[in-house]
Amino acid sequence: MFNFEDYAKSAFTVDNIIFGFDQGELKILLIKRGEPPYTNQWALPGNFVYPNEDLDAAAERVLGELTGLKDVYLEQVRTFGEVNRHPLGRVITVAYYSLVKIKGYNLKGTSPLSQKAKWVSIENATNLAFDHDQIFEACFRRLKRRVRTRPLGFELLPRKFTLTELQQLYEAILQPEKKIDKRNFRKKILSMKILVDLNEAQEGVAHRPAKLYKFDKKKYEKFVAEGFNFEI
Amino acid sequence: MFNFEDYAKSAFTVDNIIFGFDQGELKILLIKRGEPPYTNQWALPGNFVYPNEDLDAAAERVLGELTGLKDVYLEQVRTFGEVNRHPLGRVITVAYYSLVKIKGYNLKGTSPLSQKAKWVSIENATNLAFDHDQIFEACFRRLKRRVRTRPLGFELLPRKFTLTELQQLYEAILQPEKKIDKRNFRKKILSMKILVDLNEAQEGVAHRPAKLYKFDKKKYEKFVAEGFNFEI
DNA sequence: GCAAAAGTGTTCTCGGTACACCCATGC
DNA sequence: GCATGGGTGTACCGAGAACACTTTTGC
Repeated sequence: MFNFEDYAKSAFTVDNIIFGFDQGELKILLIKRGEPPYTNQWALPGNFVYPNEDLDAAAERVLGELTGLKDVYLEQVRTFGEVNRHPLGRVITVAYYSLVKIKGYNLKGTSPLSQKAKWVSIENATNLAFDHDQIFEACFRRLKRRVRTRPLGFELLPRKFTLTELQQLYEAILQPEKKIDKRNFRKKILSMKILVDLNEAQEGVAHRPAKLYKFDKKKYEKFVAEGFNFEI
Repeated sequence: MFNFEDYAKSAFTVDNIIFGFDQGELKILLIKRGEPPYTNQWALPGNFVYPNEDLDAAAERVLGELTGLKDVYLEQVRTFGEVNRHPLGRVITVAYYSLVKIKGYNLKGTSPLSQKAKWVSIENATNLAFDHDQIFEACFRRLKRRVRTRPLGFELLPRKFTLTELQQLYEAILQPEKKIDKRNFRKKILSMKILVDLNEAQEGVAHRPAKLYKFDKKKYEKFVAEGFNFEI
């Protein structure tokens, strides 16, 4: 006879890779582990899923406890469940990634973990605890693909941004196909008509100030409904 | 203090959507449930993941028990873990899909479940048990996307096939953008140089017999290594 | 000889890519 | 006035899309 308890011997968790863009670099938020296993190694932020909690909600909670942010872009990527991936027992983890705007927010987490968190540029995000290298790879690959067909880039930029910032963001994500032609990039992105020229300019820069734009989500959604496809 | 057992109260399963192509139609293998909940409703093939079993292995086992097949294309899609998706308790399920060649094989499963399995054309695969409609949707969407950038179609066809069969397969998957131009399709697929003309022809058809081709996987992999991108 | 599907080329359009110089500001 | 990044237009090429008739077989 089938007995539910016989199969309920596994734990499951979510890991949430939190991407941010700062100083022209793509970064993720890592946590320095304070206890075994993998003490003192960097790890992805994650947590167990509570018994009455949906998976997405758990990922949002991890993000919230760490940064104080909510309502950010969140996407499930893939589930990692190799038998021996966790030394303490059978632990299946569902991997997510989030996109947050670093600038203009003081990230403050509520959990003690947030003390041990640090933004690390993606080139340096190696040698992570558990199978987190693999998880990071999978999520970053997904982001690279997704960002070309969905207007996700704006989730990583401040509300007002310049076209050069936007281009640098794409270059940071799509590396090493790093070299995007400035004129072609602008022609393409402006031809989509999903950016609004704010008629404002950068201030305090030692060169010709750039114009500021914002992303017009309403317009984007209207175009999509009409069959438009974002594509970079 | 952290106690592993406190969190190990959930069960997890895999569901595996098995796609096949037959009579010009895309079909999936469904199981008629013989017990509650959802008695007599159609459901996706699935099973609990054994404590010492990797997720992929569990999905392969589900496939094997049902069809006797192994070494087929298998891809993880997404994990469904809503708190109340299963009436018996908290059950998280990892969704997979497989692509199998129906023709030329007598599918014979080892499990008693295989008696209750049936190939159902995807248009009729609705009103499934649990949240399986949703799971099917997600997997079918993934297949639609994937099939345009990876040579997966061949996994669903017999080893030798005609160009018309290949085109019909794409039309079945990519519906409702159903109308593909014959000349353009052939020009494109042949220009990739990944098909081998077998110098054989169909037999016993009441019209001009079509030439038979096979997919050259070696060549495809060589081209990919050189930077080639499959794209339909 | 008729029904049924196989096979085959050309033209047009549009989007992608390559490419170099002047402009506005801070110091 | 000089250093720094901002901003702009054109020409070429190749891929995708549209489109109709002849060929080969079974009956």
